[in-house]
Amino acid sequence: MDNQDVQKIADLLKALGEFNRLSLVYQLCQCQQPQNAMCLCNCCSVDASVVSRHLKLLKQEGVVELKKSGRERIYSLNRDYVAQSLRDLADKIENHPSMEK
Amino acid sequence: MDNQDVQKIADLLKALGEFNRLSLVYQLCQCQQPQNAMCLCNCCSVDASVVSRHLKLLKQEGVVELKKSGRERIYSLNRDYVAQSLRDLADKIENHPSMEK
DNA sequence: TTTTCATTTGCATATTTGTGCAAATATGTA
DNA sequence: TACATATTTGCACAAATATGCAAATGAAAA
Repeated sequence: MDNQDVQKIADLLKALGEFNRLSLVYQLCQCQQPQNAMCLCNCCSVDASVVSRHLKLLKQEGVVELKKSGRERIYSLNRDYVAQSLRDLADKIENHPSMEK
Repeated sequence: MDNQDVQKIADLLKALGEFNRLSLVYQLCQCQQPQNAMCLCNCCSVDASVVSRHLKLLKQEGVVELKKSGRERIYSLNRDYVAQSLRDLADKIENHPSMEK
């Protein structure tokens, strides 16, 4: 476990660890269909430019993916990646060192 | 899922989402015995006062617990709480809404 | 009591971060 | 082409954050 690994997980957690960004994630979570950015705006009461920036950061961290469609950006949640990352961390934290191989 | 719940999880993730704090958590993670703050200082190259503040925040968020022993503070990781919180979030993110009851 | 060790707190500071607004860009529609 | 819609970017700014140092606190040891 070197520093870069720690930094990567810290960055992911930081991306998720802000109220409006986490709200966006939950919003996407509840949608069966990917959503465009304007639709996502509804879940947090901030300017569209702010939503745009939050989504950009979430994309950088691999939390969401986007597909361009006309003038819209359609976002979807990388469910597997995020869930797996969180579970890996949970495993690491829960497992007592004496239990490791 | 109301705003307070979202905020609470965001706060936990934010507490974990900083390099030095996450390093402290990993350090505690590897220890079979609870550790005092000075010992934890070794894992990140910052002033003891900085470690003290990080540990205070981690305690506020329920990540660690402390026991006073003489002039030392002995910290231990709340493994179950943190792991469970992360898994709950992972479940929420992974489960597609159509799969919910 | 005086000294030593572990930890916290006050202060100053540099950096990062979240935000809104207005302008720019990109693309679709009339 | 002219206009409308969706999104991003530049700029400014306030608030939050991480940090180090020095002083304060608390408690054991000499």
